[in-house]
Amino acid sequence: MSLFLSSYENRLDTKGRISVPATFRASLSSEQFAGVVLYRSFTNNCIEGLSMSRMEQLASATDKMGVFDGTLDDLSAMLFADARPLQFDVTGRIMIPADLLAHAGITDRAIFVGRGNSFQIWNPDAFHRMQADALARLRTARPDFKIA
Amino acid sequence: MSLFLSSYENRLDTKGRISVPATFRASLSSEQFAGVVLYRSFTNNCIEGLSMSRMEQLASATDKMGVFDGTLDDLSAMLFADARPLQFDVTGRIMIPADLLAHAGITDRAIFVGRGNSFQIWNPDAFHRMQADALARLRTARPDFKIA
DNA sequence: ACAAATCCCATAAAATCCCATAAAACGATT
DNA sequence: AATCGTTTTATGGGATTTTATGGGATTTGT
Repeated sequence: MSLFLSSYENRLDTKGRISVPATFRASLSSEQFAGVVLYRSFTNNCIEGLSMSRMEQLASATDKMGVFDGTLDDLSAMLFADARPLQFDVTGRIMIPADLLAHAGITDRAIFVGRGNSFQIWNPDAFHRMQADALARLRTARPDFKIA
Repeated sequence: MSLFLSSYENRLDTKGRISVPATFRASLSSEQFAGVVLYRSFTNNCIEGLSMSRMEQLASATDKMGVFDGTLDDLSAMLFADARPLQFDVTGRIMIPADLLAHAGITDRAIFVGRGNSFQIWNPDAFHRMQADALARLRTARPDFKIA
């Protein structure tokens, strides 16, 4: 399973292309599909990103659970309808569809944010605001919060 | 599980590289990822360090089909977005990203501090101040505290 | 035919590799 | 305990490679 860590800010060029960070591409290198799957986040003004194999995993997971669960059914319907498979070009770039860019408020710069098994693409300013808020909430909830 | 003990002060060279102490590298030698994962401490002006396997452990802990779960957002936002996987070069050095250095107030020297299953990287002066303060607090809390 | 997407090449900056060296740690021998 | 020789470690810097980015040319779809 590919692990996405860290954050990388890159530019969109005049044609709308943007480089997927080399480290993300490296963790996707074992995939058959040389690219990523993107869809609009349900909860944030950002774009969600996955590997194709992770997408397939979600498909089989919702298959089992979703039959009697209306909410989950809606979510997975949204998810799969919205999902865009995007192949890398030779230099490792993708073209993010205009509606996804609009949803995330991205124009000329975007930040790829690692989320473990997935990643997100944000407007850099919006992301930094959200991250500051998240840290503040964590500190309030658990002032002594530590990982290791 | 890798064990990090003792403290080692090293220099950053003009390219920003710094040697990870040989003993730390030795305790990471069984890892498949030849390097460390660094992130900004939530509580101190220092950098936290982990092995990649420990990071993967945390990833699988937060993996509950996270696409449909908002409760993990704050935690994973901080943890994975901030975590930098850094591979050792041939001589055992890493390049600590500029924002981590800024967070810890590190310029030309840094001290690696063992913490058991993890370690920290500090500005040497800041670390010694912190250590002195910690000692002072211990003495106040326990007036009969003695040092050998 | 036209717009959009893709292929192809170029380039500057950054990261990495590779080699060298001096200092420190270590070990064996006396 | 002291000395000497060997190995390891930290550090420096030149050379090479990778990466992100730009833009022209070609192809594709409608």
